[in-house]
Amino acid sequence: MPKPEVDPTVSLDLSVDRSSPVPLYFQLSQQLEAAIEHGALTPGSLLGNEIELAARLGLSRPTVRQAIQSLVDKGLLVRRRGVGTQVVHSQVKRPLELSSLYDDLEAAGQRPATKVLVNTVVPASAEVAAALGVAEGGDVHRVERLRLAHGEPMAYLSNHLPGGLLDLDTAQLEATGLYRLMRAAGITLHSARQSIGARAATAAEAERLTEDEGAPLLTMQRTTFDDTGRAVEFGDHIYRPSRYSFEFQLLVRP
Amino acid sequence: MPKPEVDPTVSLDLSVDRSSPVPLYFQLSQQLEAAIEHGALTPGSLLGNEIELAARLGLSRPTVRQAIQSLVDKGLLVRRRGVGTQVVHSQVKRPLELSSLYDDLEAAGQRPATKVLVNTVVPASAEVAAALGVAEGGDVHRVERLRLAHGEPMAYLSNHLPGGLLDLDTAQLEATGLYRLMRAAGITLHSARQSIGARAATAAEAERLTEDEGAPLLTMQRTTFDDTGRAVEFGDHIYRPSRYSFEFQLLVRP
DNA sequence: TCAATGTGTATGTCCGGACAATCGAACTAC
DNA sequence: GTAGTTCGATTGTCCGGACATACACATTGA
Repeated sequence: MPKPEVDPTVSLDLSVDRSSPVPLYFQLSQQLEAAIEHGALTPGSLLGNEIELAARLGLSRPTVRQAIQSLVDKGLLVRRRGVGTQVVHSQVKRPLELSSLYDDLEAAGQRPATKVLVNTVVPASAEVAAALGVAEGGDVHRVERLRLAHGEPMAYLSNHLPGGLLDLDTAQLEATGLYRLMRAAGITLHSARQSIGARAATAAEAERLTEDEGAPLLTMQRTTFDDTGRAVEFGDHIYRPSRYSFEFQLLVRP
Repeated sequence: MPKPEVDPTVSLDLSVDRSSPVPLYFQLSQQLEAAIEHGALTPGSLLGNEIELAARLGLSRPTVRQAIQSLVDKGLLVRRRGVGTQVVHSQVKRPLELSSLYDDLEAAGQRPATKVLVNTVVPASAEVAAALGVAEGGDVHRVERLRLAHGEPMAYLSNHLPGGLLDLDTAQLEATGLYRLMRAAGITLHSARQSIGARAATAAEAERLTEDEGAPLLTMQRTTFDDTGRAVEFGDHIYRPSRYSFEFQLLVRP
């Protein structure tokens, strides 16, 4: 065994502001996360025991535990009884999130643009009604958009939303993403059920995406739910696989 | 507003066994989850306030909160201040999990089979070394498998594992899935970073999967980490999209 | 009629303490 | 030397309480 596995306990300067409206455990977890991201806490290093940490910060142990637990849930820390809490060895990227294509592209400096092709209200088809949990034939919004990056077509986005949920302005849809509009309308996104597959492009799809007929396409169907569990969006999207792939992280729930 | 939104409070019989080694909060969360799954707690119904629930069970409020919180994390319950805790409206399927193709197929009654094509130890290529966090040129296991369902090829699975982590027996690999073997060896899987894309089949890939050259394929690359954050597996898989698609649920972290 | 205000209720946050379970290492006995 | 034991350290679980905060609803006022 050539590896001694030292993993020394690291001490760093933490502090909380009791006059802030931000919860104490959240302040602490943010500082710890920043320290990990920043490299002050290196992978494998021990965090020091909770009791001493609580005493050093003038906090109670439950508060410190709550902060640590949130980072464990994110996959940044590992706790082991009798050992301590240590930073995971791997360079974890972003944890899984309900990704917004627009925001993803913007964050990557891809200068996204959107061309709204359809923006109307239609009666719900059987498939859409089932996905959204509304009556078949009832009014639903239908939006079809072409998403471009650097002026090149990247994805064709077809979405259906329950009627009366949201005012969908074409100009706004071209200026930002659908999720951002929904959030701005007071809808709290909560979870989504996704299905990702692949198939060959039809002639119509190929033309829209400037691909050849039969070219491989990446497909994604998604139903998004708000915090009350109601379906708020059903999307059927196709992507050019040369321009886009899905990247995400999964956590195991033991 | 035609919807009255009644959502009556539901009361059901819960009980905990204090002599059991199973934690009290876990007993409670399991019973609540079972009640939701079973239909005793219908979507939208209120759970009754925590204080009264704790008193009814002879538990403290923190314990009850811990049980409820775990179900909120799973996306089964929603809490709102001043309102209460209610069951989400949607019919949530399984929450996201580190899916095992073998187990998925078996659960779906697809009678999976595996044909091991390669099972050796090789020096790590640059790509594999980077993904697994080992030295380039160091020993790594290399496994290539063809996964069949109903006798039809479904996926071609190429995996690399750090050397010395596990004994990989070909017979065992053909009898079960890789993840199950790793778990049986005492490895606790924790998280995985995935990338899903699509591309056209090469001639060699097409032959292995009985597809045509140029046919669309679904691709997945995955690095899996154990509970200490060490990479324990790197996979590069291709699937026949007519036979398989990825289904999973994402939760939003606010 | 409609808006502003109050009030009750439920969850959110935080505290201090107690004991149990588990891990690792030092120690002991053979 | 090796196997088993003990022991300290650390997290896991649970308790009872206190105050803060946000939401829904009723009341009040213009």
